Amino acid sequence: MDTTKSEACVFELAIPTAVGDFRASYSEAGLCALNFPSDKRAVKESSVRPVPRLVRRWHEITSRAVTKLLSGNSPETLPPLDLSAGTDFQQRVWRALCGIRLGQTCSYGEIAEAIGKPTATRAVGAACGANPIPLLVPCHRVLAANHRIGGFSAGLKWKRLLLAKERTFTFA
DNA sequence: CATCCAGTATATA
DNA sequence: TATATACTGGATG
Repeated sequence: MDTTKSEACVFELAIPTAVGDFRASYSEAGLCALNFPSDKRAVKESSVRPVPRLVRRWHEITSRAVTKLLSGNSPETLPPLDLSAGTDFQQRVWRALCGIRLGQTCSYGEIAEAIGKPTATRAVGAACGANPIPLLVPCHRVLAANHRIGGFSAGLKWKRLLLAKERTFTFA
């Protein structure tokens, strides 16, 4: 990737929700990461630096979007997404993911076809796993071809929870 | 159901 | 360059 080690994510802010505090990271280009509550370390507010007004505005939009999604509604607006950390292939996958509307799902194979590489199904799975912004980039709406739930980096419980919220299908 | 293999992108050595 | 891994998918036993 980038050998020069970019200083992408400069601001980290919490998004309090009924299911815990999400952690959003912003670069100067927009939202560059979104983590689930139980994910690793606790939210560390980088309040050492003053948070620019623009970032706070993005955060407000992000918070609203997350809240909406958690209540089963599609957010009208999203903050600018900074996906520059990904490779071309990954960004293509993520962009395809953004096209999945709330309530519908597709398989990894279908995503692979959508980006013109029908046989790269496994690579698509890897790209989904590398998705820095779950929820907003709906990687949880991608199921395995055999109609099973597949996997999820941040924990299958989240995938199930999100799908349940979106009433995609009831999963025992 | 359990394994195995094909095929692709990425990380690490 | 070589090897292991990943949120797969299809075939086989």
